[in-house]
Amino acid sequence: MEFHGKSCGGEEELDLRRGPWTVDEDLILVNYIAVHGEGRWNSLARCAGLKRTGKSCRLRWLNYLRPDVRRGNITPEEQLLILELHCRWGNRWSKIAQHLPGRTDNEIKNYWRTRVQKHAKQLKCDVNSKQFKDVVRFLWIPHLVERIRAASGGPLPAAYENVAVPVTSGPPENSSTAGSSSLDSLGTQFSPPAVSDGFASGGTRAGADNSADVSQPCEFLPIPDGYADLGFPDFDQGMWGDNLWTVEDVWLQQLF
DNA sequence: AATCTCAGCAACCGCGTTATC
DNA sequence: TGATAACGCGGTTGCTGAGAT
Repeated sequence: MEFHGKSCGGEEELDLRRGPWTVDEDLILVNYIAVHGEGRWNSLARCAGLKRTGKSCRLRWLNYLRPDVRRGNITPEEQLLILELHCRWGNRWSKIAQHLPGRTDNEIKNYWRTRVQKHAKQLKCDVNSKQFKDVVRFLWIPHLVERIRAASGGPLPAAYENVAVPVTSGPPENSSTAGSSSLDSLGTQFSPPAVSDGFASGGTRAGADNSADVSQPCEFLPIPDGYADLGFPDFDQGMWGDNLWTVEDVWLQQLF
């Protein structure tokens, strides 16, 4: 690729590049930031000789080139946090990402859209529906906690206990408190910084914030009897069989 | 082997907020 | 105090590779 090597502050570059970044561009951006630091992205793009918008440079740096960025392999712990925090805050990806060190809002957003929404689709319910949230809380999250316990090979960390209970026994708590009990303890357990202050601070994007569903704890139904006896779909591998079961099945089983 | 389909992901876009002049 | 540039966020698009047909 060719660069025009314009001096910093020179005339406008009209033929901006778009699309995937090349190795050369990455190197230029990384080297420039190593020397001059980040920020002032528009002038940075010009001064570095990149035929990109400042926006594009910022995005590339934050989502890909930053040295502390982690990509791929969302761990069960991270999945758990994402589920919990999304339950609290909704699509506040940046806020959620703050509690997953090294993860970007873009990656979490992609994870949600590709993995989580896929499960909702397979269950024939909306990802924001109460039904799906119940499935997440009473099946998915306990399942993740069990996986974490199995992987650690030891007893379940105290922070998870309330979450894991529903899998093997009946409802441990009133639904009115269910939404926050495990959340706070989880947040302080493995995710620096702690999320326990999330509600109060509740950063907003004024006007765009659907505060009705992000500023309050989730409300969950009591765990249905017999829920724990249901087989687990494989959330992680996305192998919920097409005919395995549906949310309707869950509630019908509860009724009859 | 060729084609099709779809999941995953990187990047872009629009818009609201914040900072600076 | 208003204008505007810069920043940051969330939604969306489009490319790519893997699996299915």
